[in-house]
Amino acid sequence: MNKLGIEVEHIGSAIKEAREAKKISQRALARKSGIPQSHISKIETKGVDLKLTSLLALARALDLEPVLVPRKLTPAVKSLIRTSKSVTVTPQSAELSLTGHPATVAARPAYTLDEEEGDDDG
Amino acid sequence: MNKLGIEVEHIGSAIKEAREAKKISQRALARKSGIPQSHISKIETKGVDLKLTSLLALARALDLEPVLVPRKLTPAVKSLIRTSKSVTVTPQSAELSLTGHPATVAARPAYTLDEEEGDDDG
DNA sequence: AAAAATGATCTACCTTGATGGATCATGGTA
DNA sequence: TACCATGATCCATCAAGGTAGATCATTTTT
Repeated sequence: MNKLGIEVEHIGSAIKEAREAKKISQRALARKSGIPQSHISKIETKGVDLKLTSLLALARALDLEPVLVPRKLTPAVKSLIRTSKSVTVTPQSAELSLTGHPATVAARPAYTLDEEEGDDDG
Repeated sequence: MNKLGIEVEHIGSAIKEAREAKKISQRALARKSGIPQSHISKIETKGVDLKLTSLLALARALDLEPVLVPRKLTPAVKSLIRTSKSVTVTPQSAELSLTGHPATVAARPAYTLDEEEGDDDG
């Protein structure tokens, strides 16, 4: 959690899982993304508040694409992703939401919707 | 374009559009997201390589959620978003993809913001 | 006209992501 | 046993994001 109370560590996990799912090394990913291996290691282990360009570079190298989804649609989108994953029968399928949520785990009910949120509208 | 050849400006546009769609001022968004108005202005106009936490803070404040979508699914996901938008009949519906791609074109001039990426490694 | 609100700018100042390059323990393998 | 690839660490340095607070030219509203 940083200043804004936002988790950042799980993105490292997501990236790590995506990388391992593709069975490539950190150095390979480094080569492909242009981001130094040392930094990737840091990203995957420690929590690093990535810059957008870095995130995009990594995502791109991992065949992922960050999309801003309207809150109301996230369940549907995640469901879509989840479904496709179960079809593809991926070894370990992890939820790749940037906000790092639950844990899809194949046999999951419907939508474990997002974390709570302090309404601070003014 | 930054060091990695990645566009970053359009996120500012996306945020701006999302904000205007919600009809709130930069200051209101600033209050809600915790990010100073001066910075939001900069983000929306100049291109700022946002950090993840900032992006999340803004997205959250705008009822958006960044999700890492497998490349093969992005069209489906965007389609989903697009559809829902046309249903909701939003004034100006903008593509909210972080990579700013295709061009939803529901009832719009169809400006293609595409910026294909170069495939390097194999 | 006066007041209020909006978005863009500006000036420090601090923090930290990112780079480049090296190292190191570990595990697997020729 | 040597060799090599892997991931984690470390260091120095730089660039840029982010903060805080104020200001300013315009609009919008009263």
